[in-house]
Amino acid sequence: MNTREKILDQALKMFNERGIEYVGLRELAAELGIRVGNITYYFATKDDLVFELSNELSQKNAKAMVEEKEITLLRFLEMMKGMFHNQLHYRCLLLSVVHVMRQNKLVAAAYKKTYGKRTATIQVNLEALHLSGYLVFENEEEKEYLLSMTSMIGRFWISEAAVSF
Amino acid sequence: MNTREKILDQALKMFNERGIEYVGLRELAAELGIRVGNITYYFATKDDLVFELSNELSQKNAKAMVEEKEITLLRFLEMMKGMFHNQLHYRCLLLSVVHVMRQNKLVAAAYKKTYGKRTATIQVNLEALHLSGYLVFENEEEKEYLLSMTSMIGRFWISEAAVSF
DNA sequence: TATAAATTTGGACATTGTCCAAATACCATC
DNA sequence: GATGGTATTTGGACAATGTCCAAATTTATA
Repeated sequence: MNTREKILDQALKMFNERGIEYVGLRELAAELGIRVGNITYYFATKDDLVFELSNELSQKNAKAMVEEKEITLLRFLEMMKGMFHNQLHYRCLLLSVVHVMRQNKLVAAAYKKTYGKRTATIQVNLEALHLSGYLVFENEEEKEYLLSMTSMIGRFWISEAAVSF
Repeated sequence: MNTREKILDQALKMFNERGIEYVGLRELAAELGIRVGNITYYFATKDDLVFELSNELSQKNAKAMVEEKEITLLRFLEMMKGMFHNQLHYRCLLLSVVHVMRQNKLVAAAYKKTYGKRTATIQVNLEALHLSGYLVFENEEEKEYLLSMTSMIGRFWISEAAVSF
């Protein structure tokens, strides 16, 4: 594992434990036994470091959630489970969604794009589930509702847990 | 309006616009035409300032949401609307719920207490609505579900909007 | 081995929240 | 109106933060 990977690894670990905003670069460097300037050699700014982590999450989620024409409810739930697992692994990002997206323009732009794609994928799968009889909707509204609920819960279940427990 | 009130007023305004973490005390002081030390005279730490704002929100919410034995659906929704209105007015707090609660032990403790009371109040009102026939539940689970959904949406609807739009 | 490139260091910089002694403003009492 | 005590405000110091860069060191290449 090279220095760059070591930094990403340790950063994720510490960010998850104590929150992105509360982990200083000097602390991170100290934990790695290197100097601060060495981190900025690989990541010019802290935002760039966070951006890279958010990219990792996006990639993993893209792998977890794919469009399938012939899908079962079990398969769909397994996909969702895969995404939840990824989110837990990168929970520092989701615990500060709003904060990160307000500060980090890079992440905000990428998130918007990725999120649109992800929602579309979920929608396709929900429709497939509908067609194959796994899901029964009374009307179009109910489908819309399920979709928006799914994405809201998908985004904030970790925050809800962090605040509640 | 005395200095203390002026500080709270301007702080809320700037926090709402740009986020609690991104408004510096020097900036806030400059906007008010006073020095930083003057702010720390009234609020020893920035956390204390945020804590005071969170208290204001709690108080207003307590006024908005009260227990009523004979309640109509309209009245219940008006209460919820009142709470949503307050949350919008103090949106800086809700946009950083997790962040604030992790950093600010005072707010975290107060929130836990207030939140428990609020949930209980909503529960009582939901039960009253149930008894008077306004709400029909198939079983106890459905009621639990409505309650937890209500509180999750109540907490994160602003964040969801901020991230989505 | 000599040279170029990649990596790492150590320290400077402006900015942040916090803190405090001194200066000023305010107000009741004589 | 003058005096003394309290409340408020100032101005500057402090440590910690993210960012930046020239110089030193290591690594790879010819």
